[in-house]
Amino acid sequence: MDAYRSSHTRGDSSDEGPIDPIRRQLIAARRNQILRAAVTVFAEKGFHRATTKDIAQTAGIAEGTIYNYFDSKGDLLIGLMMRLSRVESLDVELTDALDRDPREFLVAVACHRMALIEQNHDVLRAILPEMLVKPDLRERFYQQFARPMALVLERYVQARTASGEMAPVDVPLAVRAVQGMFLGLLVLRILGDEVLQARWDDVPKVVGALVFDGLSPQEGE
Amino acid sequence: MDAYRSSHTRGDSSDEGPIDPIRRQLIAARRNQILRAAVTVFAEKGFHRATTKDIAQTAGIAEGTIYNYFDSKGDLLIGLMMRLSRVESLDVELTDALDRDPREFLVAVACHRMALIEQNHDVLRAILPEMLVKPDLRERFYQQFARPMALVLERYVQARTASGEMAPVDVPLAVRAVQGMFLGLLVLRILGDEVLQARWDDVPKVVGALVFDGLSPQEGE
Amino acid sequence: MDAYRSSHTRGDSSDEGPIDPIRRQLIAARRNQILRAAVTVFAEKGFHRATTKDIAQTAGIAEGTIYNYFDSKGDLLIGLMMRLSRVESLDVELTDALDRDPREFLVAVACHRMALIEQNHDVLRAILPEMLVKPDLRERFYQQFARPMALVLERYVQARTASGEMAPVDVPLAVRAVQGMFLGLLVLRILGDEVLQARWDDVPKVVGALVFDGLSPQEGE
Amino acid sequence: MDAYRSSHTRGDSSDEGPIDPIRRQLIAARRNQILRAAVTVFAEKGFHRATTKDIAQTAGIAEGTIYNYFDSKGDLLIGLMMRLSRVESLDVELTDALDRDPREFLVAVACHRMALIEQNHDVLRAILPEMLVKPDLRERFYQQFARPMALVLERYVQARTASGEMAPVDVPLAVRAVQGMFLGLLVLRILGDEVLQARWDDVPKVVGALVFDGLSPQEGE
DNA sequence: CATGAATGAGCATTCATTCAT
DNA sequence: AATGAATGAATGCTCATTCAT
Repeated sequence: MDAYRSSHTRGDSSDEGPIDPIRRQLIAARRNQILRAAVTVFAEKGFHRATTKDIAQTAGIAEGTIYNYFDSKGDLLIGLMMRLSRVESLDVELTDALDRDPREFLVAVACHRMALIEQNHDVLRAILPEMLVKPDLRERFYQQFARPMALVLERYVQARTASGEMAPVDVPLAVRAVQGMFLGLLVLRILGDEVLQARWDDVPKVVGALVFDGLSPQEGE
Repeated sequence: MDAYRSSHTRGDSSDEGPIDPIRRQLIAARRNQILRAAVTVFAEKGFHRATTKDIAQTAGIAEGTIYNYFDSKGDLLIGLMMRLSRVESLDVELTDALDRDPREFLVAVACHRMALIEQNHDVLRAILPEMLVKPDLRERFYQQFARPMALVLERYVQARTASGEMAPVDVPLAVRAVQGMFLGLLVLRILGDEVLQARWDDVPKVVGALVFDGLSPQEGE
Repeated sequence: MDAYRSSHTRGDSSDEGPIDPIRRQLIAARRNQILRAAVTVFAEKGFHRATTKDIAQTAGIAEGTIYNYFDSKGDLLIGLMMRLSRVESLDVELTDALDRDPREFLVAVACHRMALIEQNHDVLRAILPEMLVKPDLRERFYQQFARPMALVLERYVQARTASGEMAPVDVPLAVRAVQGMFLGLLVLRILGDEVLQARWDDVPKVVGALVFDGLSPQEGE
Repeated sequence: MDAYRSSHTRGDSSDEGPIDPIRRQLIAARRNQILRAAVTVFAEKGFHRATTKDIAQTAGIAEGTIYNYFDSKGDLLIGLMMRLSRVESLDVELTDALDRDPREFLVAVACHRMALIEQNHDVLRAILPEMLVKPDLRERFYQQFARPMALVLERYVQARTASGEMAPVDVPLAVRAVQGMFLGLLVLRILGDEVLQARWDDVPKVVGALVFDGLSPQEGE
């Protein structure tokens, strides 16, 4: 049924009260099962070389079942992005960092991003290539991830720049550069950079130092 | 037939001597014609949605002709990467910068990368998504572009760090971060970031400042 | 389970006697509910484009329930034909007309057919296309509708021809022609003829006049 | 290439002069080959149960080749209708009959229709069921066949009615009835009526007599 | 008896590749 | 060396049917 696909709570006439939530759980579970399989297959073969049969087999279900929960193969990508954005809403952690001093803030942000990338590496690896090619995914990603993050950073930097706690830089471009750094590190890692693979956890500290202090020789050091 | 693809001088039955170079030129011209068309179509539709018919039409030739110059559709990507690496060998410009002082060096590098990206935007856009998915392309790209650049940067930073002209950072990771920044800026631009699209030429200066001075408030400023 | 479909009184283990007729009524009601839905959907989308899900939704029941009352989707068509033949048995009205004079008889027959078509337009529209394609349906329809009607007409015309009340025509072919006229008018209407749609009720009179008097100019007129 | 599908004569720059008409012939031949196969398979199994693989095998070509000449399976039906309408344009024969006296005209028309049906029985059998179900085909058929024929008949009857050579009937409905008769006879034949199958050639005479003289007993007879 | 999720055979369509001309 | 028609394997998606609850 199409009921699967919508998450609407039906306020209709039916007398079955507590059944709905259970069903909803089952539906959510199946969707996750399918998405998990999709991530695995996409990450391994890429979106196009992955077949729905692959995904079904990986998920341990029949091919048709996928279409009980998603409208199309492409919708799996969207489903993955939505799951990602749910995780992403942990931005709360970020907001906490807003009060810290700039260097700590940068490290916190870097930590947060690196961890996020680490945890969702396969998903990102599955999504990113298609995103670069499909305008709708691109838009969705940009609105859902890139822009919000950009806004947070811009506001922060703007404020600290004004108060003299940060150097007076071209805020929009500097923010893009920092964002790009995160994105680029992800890409480099996907490309197989062994250093990054081995020392991913050390990245935030280095990035923090680099972005805050720069490469210029410091007086005190 | 397959003689086209190899650049070996054929020592075969034909007695004609000076024809070879001309033929080679013709072959190179056709290959370029095809690759140009491929870039256009790939950039617009992505590798998979692009059909060989699309490419042939764009190139103004017959579909079969493509296969006289390339073994497969996938080989077009490799051809594109090889053309790119020929351009990339302009690294000479980079070597010139090696003697400059760190800040100028960084700006020079950034300028160089940004210009390279700018000029080859369509090619990169065509190649990148597939690279993230196909191990062989990945490897090729990494060996051909990422690693050499990393090495240059590493050597430079290592040297300047030792001489005290640069802060003592974790060289490998810092270099990855900087490289990632370039790569990430490319990706952000592909994703449609309007600020980057509008002000791409301003990027090197900002990146140079950011990477060299950092965001910390400077004394003199 | 399959007991539904047969009307046999089950001599099975249950001891309840008078439940059977009630159950039979319930079964008949459900079957009708389903068939009504089937007519609606078939008429709108045609047999093949109609899905069992469509039918179930229209009937307000679950998809599986259909299969408690019918063996297959195709059986719905047969069910529809059987319901139609029950209606058709109103031929009694026709038999009444047998005594009338030829012209009145023809008008009566035409009225009867037109009314029947009018009432069962959707059903016919649902059945006819499949009938033209499936031999078994074809046979069933022919035996159940076409042939009986042909026989009635043939007998009547034969008799009147013999008694001189009708012109001496090639009875079998003439009867087919008249039958064909009814069938063809139905088809034309299904094809969307607006004149027929608007003036369906006027058809019998015209058909009666046409078939009895022909298009030749009459003396008295 | 899509060039197959359009019949446009290209007035373009290419220097190949006499190649085009040859190619056009080849294309037409292939299209006919495919349509012939389609008729066979559709007539046997009906449109939906017929697979493109069936058609390809019957035509002795590969499945993909069909799609070099037709956009979709459904387009085969349209192709069939267009071929039919080309045959239909033999209406010239009909126009000749316009001058004859009414009875002869009717017989001529009937002859013409019956012959047309006879010759294109399989095609009609293939097309008709789908037509009853698909609005676009319906429309196309109505505009291309039913309406023109209706107009011819209406004009003729109108004129003869006015001049007193025909009885004053309800022209539009009478014409529909006659048209319906032809259509209905086709349907009855498809439904397997043996009398019609055996004596199809006798139909025009009987129809002519029936429609012109009617079933009323004639004076002179 | 009703339900509706799961199933998987079946099919139209695409497209990289080949090869006769 | 170019052509482009033919190919047919490959694949996403549909939907009638089943069956455990």
